[in-house]
Amino acid sequence: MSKTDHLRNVPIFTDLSDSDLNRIASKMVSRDYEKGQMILLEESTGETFFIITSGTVKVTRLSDDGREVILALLGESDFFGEMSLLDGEGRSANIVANEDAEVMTLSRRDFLEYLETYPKIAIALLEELAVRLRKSDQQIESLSLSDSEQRIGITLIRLAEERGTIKRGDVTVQNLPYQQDIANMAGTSRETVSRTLKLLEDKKLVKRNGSDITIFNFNTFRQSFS
Amino acid sequence: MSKTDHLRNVPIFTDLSDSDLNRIASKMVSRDYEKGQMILLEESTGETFFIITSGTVKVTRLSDDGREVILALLGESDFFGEMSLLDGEGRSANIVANEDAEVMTLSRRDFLEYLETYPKIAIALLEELAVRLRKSDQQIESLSLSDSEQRIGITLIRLAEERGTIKRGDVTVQNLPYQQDIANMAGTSRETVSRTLKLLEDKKLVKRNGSDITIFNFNTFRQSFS
DNA sequence: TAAATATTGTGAGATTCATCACACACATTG
DNA sequence: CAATGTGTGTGATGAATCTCACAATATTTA
Repeated sequence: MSKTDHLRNVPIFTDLSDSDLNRIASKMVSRDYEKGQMILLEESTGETFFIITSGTVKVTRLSDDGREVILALLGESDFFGEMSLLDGEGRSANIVANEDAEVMTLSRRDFLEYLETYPKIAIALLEELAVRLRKSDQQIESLSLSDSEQRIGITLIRLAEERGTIKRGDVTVQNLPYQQDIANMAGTSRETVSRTLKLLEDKKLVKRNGSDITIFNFNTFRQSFS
Repeated sequence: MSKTDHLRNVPIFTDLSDSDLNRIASKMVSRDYEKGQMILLEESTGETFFIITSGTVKVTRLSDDGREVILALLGESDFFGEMSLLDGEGRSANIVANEDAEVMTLSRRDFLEYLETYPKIAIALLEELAVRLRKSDQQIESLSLSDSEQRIGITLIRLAEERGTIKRGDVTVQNLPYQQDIANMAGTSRETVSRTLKLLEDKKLVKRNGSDITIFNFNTFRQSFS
């Protein structure tokens, strides 16, 4: 797949013509990261915009004592790094390759130039940030009001919506993240995730199969957890 | 203060010329709300962009059993309503007048038109959303990792940064919100807020005076809570 | 000013969940 | 295959904090 083809799949670039996409693609540089490798470190100043072309990355914040919060898991055609380009603040999160990943990068200068040149990019980016803000607000609500079972259920829903496959109302997520990562997404402990997954299985709401999980009656499931 | 003067203070309009501001101001309509009145209801579709010209409003999400999460307190020159205009989703939060408030409104059509016409508005709005997203991420972290004392401390810091007055390193916030509201901002219970404020006072970190609170040595305080 | 209402303070018990400590399962490697 | 590593399951315990109940202030209203 060419650089241009990758760009076409990125929501903020979809409205552009092929020649515009080509021009932008020519400015982008590819980089590879191995699983576990740090892509962006908290506190460094952001000078680069990234688009994922393959693999997945996780966006995290770390406490001084090493505990981790996972803010998002990003995959192909997702992008990151725009925040500190926009508001000039230092980075507020770490980005780590969750599995081997390939990205395309754009420099701060080029990114900001395109924003000014193509209002459509700016508007599409606004939409994307609005969506993310909405998700953040939901997460704040669930962290504030829900117990651990609810929060884990909601985390499963997020995962299912992002990478699940539907089959007759049931949704299967293959390759569920490790329980520790689910815990860091749900704001709870690894042990509680273990116990809760078992509980959900006992209630016949989900079925596990190795590292896959099937959520039965996804719509009902979603309703009962939000 | 004229409509145009109000607009000048709004971050996303600051780069515009007086004549542009006047043009926009002419399209805006004023509305008044009494304390406690609902301005926007969750689930309704957003058709309006709002700028606060006086008073304060709170942005909340409610659970079915009536518990409330306060996502933000907004005051003069802050704006809201842009989210559902941007991504077309229904509203995800309620907005209530926290005290008598006056706002200026802009229709969806005009708002989107200005976004396209003035790229500077779009870019300034991007900056603002980036700042909000950053705050949300911080709050997710603190809800996930911190105990109630920390979260309440962080909530005081947010309040101090938004409406405090500095005096020799100490910051005073007048008219602290009710403990119930602080609890809803910090994701804890009203009783815990009561006990924790007393604790912070015992530790000589803050001093309360009626509904005012002074945080001693604000920079130190901030560091020890984040 | 008294009464009514709203907000805050505080003790005690109930509850959720994090933590610790291991056992178990499974895969990988020498 | 033994041995080691990595992820998961599970009981026991304790700490944090929610909840309930009511007392004590503060503020508003009649």
